[in-house]
Amino acid sequence: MALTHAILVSLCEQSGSGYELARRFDRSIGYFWTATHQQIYRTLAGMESEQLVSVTPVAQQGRPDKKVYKVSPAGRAELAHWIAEPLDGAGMDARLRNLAVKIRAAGYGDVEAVRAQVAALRDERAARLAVYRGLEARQFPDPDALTGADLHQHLVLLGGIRTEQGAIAWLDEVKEKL
Amino acid sequence: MALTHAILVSLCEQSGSGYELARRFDRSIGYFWTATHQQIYRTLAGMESEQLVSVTPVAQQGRPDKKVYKVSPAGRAELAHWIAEPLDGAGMDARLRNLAVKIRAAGYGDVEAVRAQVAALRDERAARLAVYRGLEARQFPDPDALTGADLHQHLVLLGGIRTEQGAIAWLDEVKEKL
DNA sequence: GGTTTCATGTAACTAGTTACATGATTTA
DNA sequence: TAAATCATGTAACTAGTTACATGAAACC
Repeated sequence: MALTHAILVSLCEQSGSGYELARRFDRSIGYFWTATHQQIYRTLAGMESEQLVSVTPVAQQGRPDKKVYKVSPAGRAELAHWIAEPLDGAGMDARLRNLAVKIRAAGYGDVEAVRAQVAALRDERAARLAVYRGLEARQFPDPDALTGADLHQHLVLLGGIRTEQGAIAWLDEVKEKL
Repeated sequence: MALTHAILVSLCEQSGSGYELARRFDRSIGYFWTATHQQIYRTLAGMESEQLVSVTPVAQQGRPDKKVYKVSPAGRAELAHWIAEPLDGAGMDARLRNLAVKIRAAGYGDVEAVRAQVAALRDERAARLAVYRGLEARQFPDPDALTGADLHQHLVLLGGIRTEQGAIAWLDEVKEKL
């Protein structure tokens, strides 16, 4: 699960409580992700039992106690290992979002492996775009003359095309700069 | 759940079996979605018990029997009702994908209501893009001079920006043509 | 003789959402 | 005085994934 790894990256940069992590998510990986605090608490509990993180309870004045999580050596090793592995995730967005986490985490693992995964996903997306382009040419040879259900279907296909174009443009940028 | 409604649209256009639906998904809503056959079978079973669809077993020569599903009047009513409702879905992609289903389904409900939802989501995405642009300006005033963790963070933010730009471009196109 | 296609399903699991609960403090 | 912020959690649910099972036919 990439949520585990997203949390690991965030905690590598700065140890913190589940609550803080939830807030940080809104302004970093949150561009691709949203995790509710329940999901984060649950995942943290699992990570603790797998000893990827260690916990220190911190008492506060006038505030509830907080549990500050810190990445363990095993957690760092797990992160580095995951970064080098081929991209996981079933759906298209799952893979893109996992890659985003890996890019964010690149400093904690093998950057070259991340670059390879960027290139691979770029090609996957390009292949998909080619398929969509082919479908468009065959099914909608005159896109400006469409009405009714054909128009609606074409608009959805266009959305697929735009999505692929966007993903490819970004992945090309990453390839160049990473 | 929008899978129910995606299935309703598909069955409105053409009655068919769960297997056929799974294949059709790969080449229509599939630009935004992937549903495994198990998910489809399970959802169909639920829809049958809610009487949104009716089933006719069809014997075949040399092939296993199939169950052909057909949308009931209640199913059509449910679809029309859902189309007019405000967009549901927690995450950003959930809402975009649900809107794609509604665009595809526009002919079975209130097109004007869909247009309004397109405009609303467009504005939501534009607002998000503005936030990202703001973050970029504040945190990365000189994007070409970045290295290490800053570079990685910026690349992820760029991905968020590209995603929003893509979504906005598509929604503008839909606004214009729908 | 092995893979793909057609067709449905059970079972077990992981991921993600929604609702509810607690309780003090700060801000409007 | 009502809402928001800080901080954690239980419980129940919905959505989505992965693995396994069956069995005939068509294709290579």
